[in-house]
Amino acid sequence: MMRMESGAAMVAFDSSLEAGVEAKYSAAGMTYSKLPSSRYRGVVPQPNGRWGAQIYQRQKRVWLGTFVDEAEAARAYDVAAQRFRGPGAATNFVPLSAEDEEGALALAFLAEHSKAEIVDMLRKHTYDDELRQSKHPGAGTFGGSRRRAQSYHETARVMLFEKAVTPSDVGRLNRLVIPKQHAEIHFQFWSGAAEASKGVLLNFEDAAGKVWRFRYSYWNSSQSYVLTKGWIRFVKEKKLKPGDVIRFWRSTGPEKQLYIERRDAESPVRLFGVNIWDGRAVR
DNA sequence: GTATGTGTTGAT
DNA sequence: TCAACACATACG
Repeated sequence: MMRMESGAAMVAFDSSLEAGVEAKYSAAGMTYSKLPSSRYRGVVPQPNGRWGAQIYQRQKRVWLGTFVDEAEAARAYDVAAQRFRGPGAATNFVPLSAEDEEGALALAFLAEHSKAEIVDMLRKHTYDDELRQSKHPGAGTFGGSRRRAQSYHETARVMLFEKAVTPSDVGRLNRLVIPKQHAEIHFQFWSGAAEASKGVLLNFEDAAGKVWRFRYSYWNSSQSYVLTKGWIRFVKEKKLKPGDVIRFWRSTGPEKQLYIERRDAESPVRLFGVNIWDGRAVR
């Protein structure tokens, strides 16, 4: 009795037995009604009719995001379960198998990413995209499949460029404009993909070693290269404000790992209450 | 306002 | 570990 019956049996429920699930539930004000419980492991109902996915790790809940489809939330749980607890973890649907090509690829993908990365992908609903993208050599990481190991501090890096963010970069547009000349020179490798399809997902590591993933794409409407999807989170966590300077780096090795950081607000040097140095880089 | 995700608790 | 429930607050 290790894992739930998965696959066909569960999928069969999808469109049937869904009659009175629409229990109304006026949120904050009150007027609570009973929420429909999910038949999937790790899936919880949300007041608005959506579904949340969560998994527990070390007596703590790890939120995996909210989803419109109950089954989608269940799949998110499955992904997390297999990353957190390994293949063989109890899942809602057919678990990944190293036997078939797809399963092996997915398992490898999971192994190559940290739990935090996987959770972030699930919450941003980019997991499928990134898994698919990982199958195309030359996508997110320059040097190829294997990376890992070397962190921010142990790797030789070169600064690519920096930019003082504009109000719109840190507003609610969820996008950072990459100055064209910098994009075409430093992100040249990915610019093609950025222009062609809907862009590529790039990984950046910050000074703390935290990995950030943004979509790098080209907007024809404004003829601009931009970082979207996930950018707003960076803005919030780093508390970026207009005028702050962010720097982009790249490892010098064959792997071309990318880095992003806010230039240390080398606090203005003040003397008797007067700024005599605003912290801007010399040269 | 609405959507998201946390605090908390009782049940497995 | 897990989900139910209530609700704070993040978000658009």
